[in-house]
Amino acid sequence: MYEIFQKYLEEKSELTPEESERIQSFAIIKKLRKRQYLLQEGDVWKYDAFITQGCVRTYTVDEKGSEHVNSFSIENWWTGDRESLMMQQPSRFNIDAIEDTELVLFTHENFELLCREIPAFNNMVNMILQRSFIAAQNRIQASLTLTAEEKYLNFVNKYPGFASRIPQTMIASYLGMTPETLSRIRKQTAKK
Amino acid sequence: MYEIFQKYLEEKSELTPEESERIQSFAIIKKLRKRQYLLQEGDVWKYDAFITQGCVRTYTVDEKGSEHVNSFSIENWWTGDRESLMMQQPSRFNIDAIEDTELVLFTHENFELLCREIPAFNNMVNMILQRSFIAAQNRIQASLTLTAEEKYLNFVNKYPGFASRIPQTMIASYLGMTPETLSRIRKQTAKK
DNA sequence: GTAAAAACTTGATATAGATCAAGAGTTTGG
DNA sequence: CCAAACTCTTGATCTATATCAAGTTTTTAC
Repeated sequence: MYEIFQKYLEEKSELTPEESERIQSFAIIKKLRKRQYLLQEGDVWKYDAFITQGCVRTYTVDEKGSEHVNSFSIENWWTGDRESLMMQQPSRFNIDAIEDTELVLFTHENFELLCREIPAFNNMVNMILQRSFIAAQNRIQASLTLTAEEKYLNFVNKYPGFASRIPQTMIASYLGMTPETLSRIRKQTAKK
Repeated sequence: MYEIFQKYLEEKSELTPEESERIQSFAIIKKLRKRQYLLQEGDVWKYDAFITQGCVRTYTVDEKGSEHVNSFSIENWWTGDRESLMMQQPSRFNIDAIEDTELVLFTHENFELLCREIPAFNNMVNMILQRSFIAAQNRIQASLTLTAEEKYLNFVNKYPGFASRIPQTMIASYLGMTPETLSRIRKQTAKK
């Protein structure tokens, strides 16, 4: 499944064949079965991780034991806990697979080496980070301004396809509402 | 007031005197009176902006005319609308001064030139972006998991000093609650 | 210095969404 | 293929926070 990542690289950056090979030489392929953890709360995250197939969720668990989904990541996206990675501190998050999933991992040292060695790779990484930041800003804005129903419609509209492969309970959590509320919203909007 | 920015650069990166001068040669000093706009909804944002003194807020206005504060930025922080800048599209945000404010601006072309010319500058910029992204993630997490009271305490704790210089109405909006609710929370927590 | 405009507080009431509970479907793993 | 474990739905009730309204305090601008 490395080809998926290869294709992504070709689309997002201009690399010489040597650079491509150099990148591949550091790649670690990892497979996760459904429900398997990629990261557990308390562990320090040490990778840059790209999903070539499948879907994972990043979430916290509060004192009452309820889960709060922070994000979903599917094929052609990155995942991980940047804060834990950068600060070298234990993560507050769990990441596990919603479906059987395949990833390409780089240890952060290797990843940084690649960034230093290959300017085109570094630029790509920065571009992705910018987009992630913009997406996070938009999510904050949505959470401040939208009603529960609007949040759901916005989500479906922004990420078509997610709604069908991710359990409603998790989507509700991601949107900051209970599963019951989401169920009722879906019933209502179906009518229209 | 350029010295403030100069000092920031020295702290956050290692630049040769020539590089420092090169950066300064592109800097535009801008002053804003309280209430003055830095960016208005519908305009395309074209700068990278660093605040050397004062405080601005970034917010949207919904159909009903209510304002929703997306962020505050004070001295030694950056401000602007990254989405508008990157996509070259009209901004959904307004940015205006809460206090008399002084900024250092770079047109984005010059800023990108500096990033290409000066690797240490580029690295600094990426580092800042990473931190911004992490902060945004944490804010999302807080909005999903905390009660109104916890959100306020978290805010005060994370940004001590903000609470005293920013009107409560705006803080309430930033935290996603009404001014009345914030007023009651403050009354309660004062008791304890 | 003073009038007008903002900002904040407090009380009464309304409401979106949460919680609790129980039944119906659906998926999973041996 | 079947039992156990999830997942989703629906109804009844509750609650945190919003809304509306009016008074008080603080800030602003001439």
